[in-house]
Amino acid sequence: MTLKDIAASLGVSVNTVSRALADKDSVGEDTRARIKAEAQRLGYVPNSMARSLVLGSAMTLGLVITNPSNPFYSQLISTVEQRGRACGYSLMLLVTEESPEADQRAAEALLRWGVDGALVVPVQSDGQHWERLNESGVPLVLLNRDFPDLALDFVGVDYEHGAYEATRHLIEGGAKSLCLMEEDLPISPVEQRTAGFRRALAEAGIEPSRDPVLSVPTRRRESQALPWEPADAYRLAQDIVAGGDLPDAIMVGNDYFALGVYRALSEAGLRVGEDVLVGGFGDHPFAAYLTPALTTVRLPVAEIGTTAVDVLLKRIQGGTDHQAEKRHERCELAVRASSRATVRASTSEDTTT
Amino acid sequence: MTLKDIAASLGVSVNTVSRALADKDSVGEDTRARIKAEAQRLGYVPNSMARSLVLGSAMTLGLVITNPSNPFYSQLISTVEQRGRACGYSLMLLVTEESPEADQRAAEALLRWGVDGALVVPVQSDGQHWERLNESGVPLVLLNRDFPDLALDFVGVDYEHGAYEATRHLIEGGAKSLCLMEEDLPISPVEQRTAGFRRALAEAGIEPSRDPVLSVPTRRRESQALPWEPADAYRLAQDIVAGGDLPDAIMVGNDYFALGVYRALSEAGLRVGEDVLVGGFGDHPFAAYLTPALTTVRLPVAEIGTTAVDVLLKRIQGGTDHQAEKRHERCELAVRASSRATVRASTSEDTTT
DNA sequence: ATGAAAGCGCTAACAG
DNA sequence: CTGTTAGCGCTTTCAT
Repeated sequence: MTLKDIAASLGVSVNTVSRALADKDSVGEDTRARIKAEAQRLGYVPNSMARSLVLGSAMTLGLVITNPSNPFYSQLISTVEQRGRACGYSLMLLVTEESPEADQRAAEALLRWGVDGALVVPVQSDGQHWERLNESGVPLVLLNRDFPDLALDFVGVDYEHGAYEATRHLIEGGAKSLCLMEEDLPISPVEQRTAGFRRALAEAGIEPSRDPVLSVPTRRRESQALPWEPADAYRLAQDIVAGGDLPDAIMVGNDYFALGVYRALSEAGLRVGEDVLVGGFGDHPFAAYLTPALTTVRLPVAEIGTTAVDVLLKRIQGGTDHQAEKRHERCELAVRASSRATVRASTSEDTTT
Repeated sequence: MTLKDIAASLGVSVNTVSRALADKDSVGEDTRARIKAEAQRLGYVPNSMARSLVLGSAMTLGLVITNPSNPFYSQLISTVEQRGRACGYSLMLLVTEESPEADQRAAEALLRWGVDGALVVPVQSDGQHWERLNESGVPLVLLNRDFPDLALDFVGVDYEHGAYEATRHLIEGGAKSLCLMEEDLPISPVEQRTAGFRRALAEAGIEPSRDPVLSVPTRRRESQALPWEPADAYRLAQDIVAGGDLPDAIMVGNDYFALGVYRALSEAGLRVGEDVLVGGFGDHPFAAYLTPALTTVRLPVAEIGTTAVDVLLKRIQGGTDHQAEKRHERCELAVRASSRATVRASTSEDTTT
């Protein structure tokens, strides 16, 4: 079913049909009605591809994600898709699983498809292809992971501040020797959290003898990146426990690591929230339901998703005049039992996220 | 940069360029080399839209998901995207958030874009538009939720069997009065789990006086479906505890519900795995790390994703001749401490999922 | 081996 | 108000 078919069936010209269906003026009321009726009858569906070709816009956004299984990103996918569609845009999704090659291929694919713009969580080994894509005229917004040196829009979390606040909270709770467990990816969120953590330590005058920032090795399994494995954090935590000088507070870069830490500690007969305080990142759905409930930094995922889309759309419409803007959205600490030495059980308020 | 530009710059015809770049025969070796070099130099990128328009295929698959935040679906997104891209297909993602209207709009969008085929987790209120889309010539594979009456391919989990096995396991563990907590969506997985649960009860000669299948109300929050809220299960579990006749085993339709159940029970001074056995569904990353570790049914997500893509591609290539096939993949019970009255702590084997 | 011409389905400029 | 013409970028006949 094409415009041509309708036109033929009605004995009018193709573009009268086009205009009638597009509700343009300069079409007789009766003709329009007849055309619409016929279109309905024949089950006409406009061909987006042809339309895009001539219009020069596919009304499509690209979304490049490293790992959809990460709850932060899965929520982002949902938000972005909905916000985009609300503005008339379809979504083309690309998954990179932390592979630099996939990241590069993603940039090419976006260029080929002529998306109107793209939201990108980059594999942060190299950002040149993203810069090039942007220079090719495809507006880009980096999500969550920034290349500070590149003049690309960015929307993400203020991890530095989040880590700082959380660490300070632990210190105020009495912690004197703290450590931070982070995934071993060279990405800006890790850097920022590390910086925030160190700042809090420095401000409190805590000077650990050894580097308090520990790296949890990232593994890969058949085309899947596994950066957030409780098992890996579990092993590292076991080592810490076995190693002798136990910290009295452990920060982790994501809530999944906290699961491993919980287990290692409890197996060693240590009580989380009493012997050792624990703080996480992400406020994943299970965090409030652990025993003890996990203190964690809540990330403004929805804001980030919708803001990113809005920034991108402004870029698409407005052109490329104004400077790149880097937005770091504030996050909020959800205090629960794992960081309150004095409190035994969590209150039910904590569960209503 | 278009073929035309390259052609002009080299003084050859457009379609010589086209064939040279497509590595077709009937192009002189020297010409081809010159053309390729020039294409490289000018940074030529083929326009997928124009290509699709003339070829009649966009090399694109549609993926319709109700809720990306559901770990089962987020993993599915990842698998499908990768498998699809490995076969040369791009992915267009649509999110419905359990909204029947969005579900309908998704079908239209797919038709407009002329995707080569689609994988669909349908909002199961009505499947007619999917049937129509399929009849319009867009091959379709239903994911996870089936319309048994419609002649559409389906790939999903054998929930009936999974629930049956899990329930039997609980009964063998000594349970005499069991209940099942399910989300209140009218979808085939819930039906199947319920059926499996009931079959296990019946076989064991257990005849509860009241209906043992309990429904956890699904809520919505600003364009987001929340079918799996620990808080909701928590409340329901509280009611059960308060209600008097406590079951000695609780099955839940997903692991998130188990979180709520754990809390309600422990707040009532009941010990999971001793006073009350608990079994879940999904084997979410946190399941093995709860205290006690959660016995749960592991779903073959990766198999389902890749199988679904393969079935779809066969459909796309093979045509629409053979009958619809419905594949229910077997799942596997991960037995852990929450269902072992005799075991106190979980062994570390359980954690290496 | 190469070029010219036609067309995918649609929209935008012009005429009339 | 409507029809004609042209063209988006590419591929596929068909000539040469």
